[in-house]
Amino acid sequence: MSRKIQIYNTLTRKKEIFNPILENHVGMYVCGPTVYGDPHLGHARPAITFDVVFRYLKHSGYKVRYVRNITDAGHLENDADEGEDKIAKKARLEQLEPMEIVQFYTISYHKAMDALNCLPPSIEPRATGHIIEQIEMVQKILKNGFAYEVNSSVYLDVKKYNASYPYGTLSGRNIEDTLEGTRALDGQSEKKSSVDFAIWKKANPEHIMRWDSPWGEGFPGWHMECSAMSEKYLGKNFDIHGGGMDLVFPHHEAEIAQSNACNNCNPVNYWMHNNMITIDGKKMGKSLGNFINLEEFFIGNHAKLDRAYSPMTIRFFILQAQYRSTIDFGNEALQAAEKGFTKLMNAMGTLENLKHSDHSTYDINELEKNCYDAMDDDFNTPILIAHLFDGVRIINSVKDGKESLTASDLSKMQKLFSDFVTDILGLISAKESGENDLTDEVMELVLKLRGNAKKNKDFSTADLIRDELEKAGIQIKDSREGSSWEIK
RNA sequence: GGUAUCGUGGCCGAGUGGCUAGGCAGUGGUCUGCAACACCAUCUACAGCAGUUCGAAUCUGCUCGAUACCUCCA
Repeated sequence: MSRKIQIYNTLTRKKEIFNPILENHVGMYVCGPTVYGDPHLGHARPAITFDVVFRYLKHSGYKVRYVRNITDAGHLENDADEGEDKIAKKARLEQLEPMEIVQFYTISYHKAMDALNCLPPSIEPRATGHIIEQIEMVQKILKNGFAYEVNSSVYLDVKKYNASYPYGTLSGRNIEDTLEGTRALDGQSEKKSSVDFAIWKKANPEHIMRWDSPWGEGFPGWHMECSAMSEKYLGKNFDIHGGGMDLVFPHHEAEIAQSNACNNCNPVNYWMHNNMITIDGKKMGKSLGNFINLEEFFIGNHAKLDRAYSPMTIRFFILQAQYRSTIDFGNEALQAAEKGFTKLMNAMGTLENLKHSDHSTYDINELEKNCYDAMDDDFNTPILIAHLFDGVRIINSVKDGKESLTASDLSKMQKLFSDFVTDILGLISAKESGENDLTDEVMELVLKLRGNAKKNKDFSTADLIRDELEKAGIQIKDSREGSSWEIK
């Protein structure tokens, strides 16, 4: 491969040239959703971010195994005072089986990801399907002397671990600071130190989800699943681990510790973290009351939303920001994104029927280089999109006869847009998904009738047709060559 | 309090030590039966203060502000 992809590595806090462990192959693990609630905007960002990474690596010729887990064993609830397993709590609330909840929300997650045109990962393992692997890992860590059992729970001994491996390198902390930052706590804890974390937890009687283990009935600690499943499918040391920035500490830090403690091997070469989505400048969260789920976006049913926004508008909006920046959602910004997206998609359509000429007034190779450079620079999609809009201007100008492209340049341009817009950014027009032959035929007839009316200077009929179609969500566009239509 | 990230024009968002990113909105044109689309031109900018430099929005320091995480509670 002649091109070099640079990835910002959270571990080193700088951009590094990406070199896979195995030539032409990439192993990538991304933290997936906890399926205990509706898929929301917070799920969309990492899914889209790493979907584009997945697509671009594949486009660049790598064979990629993309693993994204489904957390169905349940993590702790942040704001829980009861200390119940997230999933068990929801189950009790709704009088359902835990796995019924999990099934329901897994399906709705998949539907939302599909709507956002995120490719399914290569493997989508579930935590509950890998209890044995997690128990085995806990046993190895115990055997290696980096954990201890207390009262049927097992904790990772972070101080002991830190003597052999540096703890806190990913999040830029050290144990002393962490201990300092922990305010005077009880002393009642069964843990040796407040920095220790559970890798296996005893289940209290009210716990519905529980498994037998060498330490009694319980469930895996909340960081175990990712360590166990990433090792199982990608190996002890793999290329890329992704997730939201909020997971850097403690989740990913714990994963590193667990893997080292178990395998004496640093698990991940490149750590990638997408930034948060904010609403009115604040992180979106249930407790803040600014929580918008994806369904509400698609339908427009939320107090914060002026109207509905299509999945592709959301996708485009997210891609207009670099993945390491926060994105603030607002109606004005969303509507701007929607317009920009429509402009891009219209140009895609125009490009299909463009006429070539005997010389070019524009350098396609330069544009292509700019596009690759943008993506190679830590997947800089906003820069890529800016360059694509350069192409859009050219496409429209060629149509107007103000610029020209040779046949070979034109087909290059078509390939460029197909590669970058459709395959890499994963943007598809609403028309593509909602169109059928019958609609085409009917619209052809309608446009013919309107054309006749215009010829007869019957503009009131022509305008009536246009206005009514507009109400139905179809935009008529007149040009010298005739009229065309598109679904808005 | 600790750690990290960040503060760019009406809105959203890139970016580099010197050469107007881009999208949306605004303004003026061209096109058009009118409109939409499109094209051309154009107006708003780099939180504040000090320093380094021939030159800084880009480097350094300080100030102010914003956001995230700080782990055991099951």
